[in-house]
Amino acid sequence: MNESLFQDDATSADLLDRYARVVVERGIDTARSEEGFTYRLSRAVAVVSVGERVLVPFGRGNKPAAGIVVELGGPELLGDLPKAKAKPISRATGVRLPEPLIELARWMADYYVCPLGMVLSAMLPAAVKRSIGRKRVIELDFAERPDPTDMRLPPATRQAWALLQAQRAVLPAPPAEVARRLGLSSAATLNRLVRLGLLRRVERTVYVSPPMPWEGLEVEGATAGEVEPTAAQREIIDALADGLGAFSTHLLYGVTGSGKTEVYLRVMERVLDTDGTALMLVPEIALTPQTAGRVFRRFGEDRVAVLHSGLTASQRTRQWAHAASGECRVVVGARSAIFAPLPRLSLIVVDEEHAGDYKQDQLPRYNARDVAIKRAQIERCPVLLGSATPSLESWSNARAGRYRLWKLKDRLGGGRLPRVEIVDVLEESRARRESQPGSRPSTTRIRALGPRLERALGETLDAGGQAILLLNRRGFSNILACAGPRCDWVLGCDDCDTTMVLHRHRGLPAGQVLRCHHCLAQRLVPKTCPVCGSGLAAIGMGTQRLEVELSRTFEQLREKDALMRLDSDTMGSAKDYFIALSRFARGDVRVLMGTQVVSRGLDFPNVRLVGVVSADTALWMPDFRASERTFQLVSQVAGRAGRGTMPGRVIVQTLNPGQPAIRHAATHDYESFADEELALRQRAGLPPATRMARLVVRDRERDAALSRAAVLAERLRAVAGSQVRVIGPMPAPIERIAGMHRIAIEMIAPTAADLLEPLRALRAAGLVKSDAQTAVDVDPIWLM
DNA sequence: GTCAACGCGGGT
DNA sequence: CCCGCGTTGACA
Repeated sequence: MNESLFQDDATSADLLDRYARVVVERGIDTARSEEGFTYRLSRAVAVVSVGERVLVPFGRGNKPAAGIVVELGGPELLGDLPKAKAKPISRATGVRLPEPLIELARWMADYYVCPLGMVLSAMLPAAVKRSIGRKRVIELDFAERPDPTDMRLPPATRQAWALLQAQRAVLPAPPAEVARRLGLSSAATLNRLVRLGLLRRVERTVYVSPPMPWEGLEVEGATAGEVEPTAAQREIIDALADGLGAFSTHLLYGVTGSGKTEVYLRVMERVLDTDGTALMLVPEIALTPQTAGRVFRRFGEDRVAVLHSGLTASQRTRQWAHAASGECRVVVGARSAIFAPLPRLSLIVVDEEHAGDYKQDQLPRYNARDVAIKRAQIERCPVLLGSATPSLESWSNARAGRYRLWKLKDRLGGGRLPRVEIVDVLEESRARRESQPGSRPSTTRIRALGPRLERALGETLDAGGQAILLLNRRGFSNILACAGPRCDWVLGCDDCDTTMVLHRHRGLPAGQVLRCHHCLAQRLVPKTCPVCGSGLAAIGMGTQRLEVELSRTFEQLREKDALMRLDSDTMGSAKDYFIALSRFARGDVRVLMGTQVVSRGLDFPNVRLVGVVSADTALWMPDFRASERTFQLVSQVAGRAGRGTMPGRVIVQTLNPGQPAIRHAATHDYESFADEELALRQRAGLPPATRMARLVVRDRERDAALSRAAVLAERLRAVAGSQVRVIGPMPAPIERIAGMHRIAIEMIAPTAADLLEPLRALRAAGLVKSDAQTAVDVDPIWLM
């Protein structure tokens, strides 16, 4: 084929008179650019479909920019643009988003007040965009109509041809490999066969990537084997299966260990009996080898793709391509897997639907759980949300009849939910002081474990059991303060309105360092107070300090690996996490301690004790969801105990034993908690009784941020109806992060439509834009 | 997002 | 009168 014949030029391009609307992957958000720009197709780039990722000349200098084709058509796409001004598409990239995702992107751009180009860009993994791990290879195959009869072949070529006829399965393959497998010294004779028209060269895309992170790790849990569903499970499975082919939303509220995953897998099996595909979302950290392994065993590795942050770029490209291929029937993945390019999507499962991980905290600020519901609506399929502690949003939707509610109230196999003991930390220390009148409080070292938890841990270890300890605070100590008698100096971050956290680090030189958890700044630890010169005291208990205390207190834990700390400081990669879990599963690790990650979906039968070192860490937060988060955290971690045949014990240390969140979590009474909390939100006019959007104006200068926020709030009030409350501007709870002042405006309205209307109006007028200076967060989950 | 054109203030 | 820099708006 002579390429120059098909080079793009004005005449050949005009012949086509076909055009494409292309949305470039940029933060362009003006009224005119909303639906992209019109480019013309040329003979060189004639076969494009909607969803295709293309390169187009863009801006001054016609620099190549990537974009997605969102519409195809004739000259009507030009609008009032003269034909000559429509530039040609440079080339297709070979990556395509399925059409339903284009519709989804349009909805997201509108709902989350975000440029369409940004949404489309977020739908494609960076690795896919950069084609990492994707290779084009030339292979040999039999020609369409090989006809050797009237040809006189040289003896060597004839022999090669005969060998190929005898081993037809060798093709298609790269020339060098064919030569090797036929025992030929070189590919020269094969090339001759190509020239004679007996073989042809075909180009194929292949994906090369290293082994997946869980390969070679054996992790078996209590529910690894295949089991017959119970009657309760069966009812849900059948109802979901009957509803395939139409949109519906289901909430599965099932206590920890009640067999929610088995329900998901069974419904997915039913999907695979049709020719459909299924998507299962799990929070990032819950995507363990256990979870993945269970899906692989059920459906076979060839039919499953896994997408999460622990993959290398090339693995991700490969998994994404597999998802798009049609061979793959099931995708399991974290938040962004909601954009998996599965064809014929027939079911979406969102496990642990309450998890905050589903909310993206960068543009576009979407919640994958809510996007899942929208995608299901577009794809006309059921969506199943599951949790032992549903978000109040989903619970109230189910209560109102908008979702179908299913309950699994019992643990599988007659297992009992563990007994939860609440320990009042103040009461306990008072009692101890009274029993030891000689000890002075000032010399008492800060202790993480009270007598009851410490004794229980000792007993568990002596009895050969395993334990999980939760402390939701990283580092050694979160406050470094002056120990002087009349000084209240506390070490804060220079660029943020927070304290810096003391960390111990190994490596060289080993020692301590201060870190800001918001801007990631680091600094050396001062020896004395810069104000009064007194010594300094580390106040507060973090996971590192707990680790030290545990190995001091328990001799058994001083053995290598007996104590494992799991938090984002010890988990460099997904593989580290998987290794940690597999050691815990094998029993080498006796005590697993750490932050939230230890509360998630872990299923190990020998865990007989769960300890919550402090249930109060989330309660202090200036956030109306503080109570809900506390309930979820305590319930979820409590659910890790007693999953085998041995009964489990849970000890929760708290300063607020009367808190409803803690009380109800201790009695495993989600429904009472949810209904009480819902009533409170109703009275306060807070979500989910209402809907919220939050705008945060950022600027290096405090005054600039304040005045821009004031203007924005005023404009919002001017266009918003009376049913919309506009609150603020007010400084964000952490006003300064990384040197940027942050001024917030909150909007509260009865419905999402009420909320979006004023935002749409200002956006169309170019007065609101979600960018680096202003964050628009619809349905925020964090108010920091 | 990126780039160039534009407009303004201060220096030449 | 020119230069530099911050602002503005187009981008097919």
